[in-house]
Amino acid sequence: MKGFIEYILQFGNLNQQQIDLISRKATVLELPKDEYFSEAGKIAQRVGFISDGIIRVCYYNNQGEEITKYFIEENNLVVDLESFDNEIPSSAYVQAITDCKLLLFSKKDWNELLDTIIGWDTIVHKIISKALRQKVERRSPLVSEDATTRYLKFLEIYPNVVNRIPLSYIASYLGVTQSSLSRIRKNIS
Amino acid sequence: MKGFIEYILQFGNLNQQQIDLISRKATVLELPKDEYFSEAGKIAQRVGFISDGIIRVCYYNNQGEEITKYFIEENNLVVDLESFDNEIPSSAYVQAITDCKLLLFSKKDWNELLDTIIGWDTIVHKIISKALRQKVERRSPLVSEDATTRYLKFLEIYPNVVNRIPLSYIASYLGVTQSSLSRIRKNIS
DNA sequence: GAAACCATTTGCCATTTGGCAAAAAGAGAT
DNA sequence: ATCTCTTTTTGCCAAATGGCAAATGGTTTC
Repeated sequence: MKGFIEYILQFGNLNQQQIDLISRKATVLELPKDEYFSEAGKIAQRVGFISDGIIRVCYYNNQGEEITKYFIEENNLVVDLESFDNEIPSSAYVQAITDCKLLLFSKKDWNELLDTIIGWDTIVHKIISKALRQKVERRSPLVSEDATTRYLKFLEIYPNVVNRIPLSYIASYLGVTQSSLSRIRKNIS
Repeated sequence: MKGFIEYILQFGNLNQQQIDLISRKATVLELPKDEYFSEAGKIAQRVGFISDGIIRVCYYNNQGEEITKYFIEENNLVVDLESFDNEIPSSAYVQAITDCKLLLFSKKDWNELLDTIIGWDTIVHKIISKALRQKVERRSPLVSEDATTRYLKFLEIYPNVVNRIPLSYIASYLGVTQSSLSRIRKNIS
């Protein structure tokens, strides 16, 4: 909970009463490795804050290949925005790829907080807009680089992820095959 | 101006008085082909709405190659968000790639409207968050596809752009060389 | 129309990456 | 330690893409 409070206070000020109000709505969710936080086809109903573990967002492309769109590390919000906001079925799976500990907010509670706490909506907007910008900034440059450069960029962006998850997830994030990535890794060292 | 009003009313309601207030702050900018709307190294000071023409956002990567990050077509907002919001120098060039007609808002006026018009901030947040989501959704899938598929996706996403701009911009958007793209195009037809 | 200036296509070959299958290396469970 | 299951590395060859330079095609200017 402490990490979450610190996180939100980076984006704006809240008094102790407001913080308590928010805290009281949070529940703890332990999500074991490989389980889903939300699934394609379903309407996202909750917002999470990862206090421990790594989550990925992935989908299946037209060839049936599983593509990892991005990773989300500790101390970040996780929510399938498009689905959550517009109440439409999601097109992606949000999956724990290590054992995870989350703070959880139901959609009802989340909206209640938005209506109740003055300034909370601004904070949420800032958080979400920063997260979206970050996704663009991280994924976009991969398009124009060769596989080795892409892997190096991955290492820069997610320095704490590489040793905790299977190589195949990284390969699908970078758009290379697992064997190519394995060779790339050999060449680098 | 009519297009702009229609555009913003998609995201929320405003009364005539509010619409007038917004309209009065807009000025018209004609941006000839190849000129910049905002530049890398400078702090973005304005928000535009493209009523006619195509703009691209591009930057130079470590190898000095010019990379097109995305295109923005008619009836969309154009603003270098990161720079505009945080008042930091931009890392990208925003360039007209056809002759453009824009509605222009200065930062001062834009902020004044945000403070004055109730509900305008919510509309702006919705617009921006949708635009950011769209950027992620459009660019992200390119990473994991081969060059031909990427070009086909480009055609789907920007059906009205392909014949109005140089091939080299499309190539740099897709992360392929211009000659490869030329060959791909031949193979498709 | 000729000249000059672009953008686009093509040829040739080198390099990168993919596809597939087998081998090797790790990680539990008993 | 052994067996089993999963992940990672390798080998082999085919396919895709890049790099470079020349040729072609299109526009504008005079």
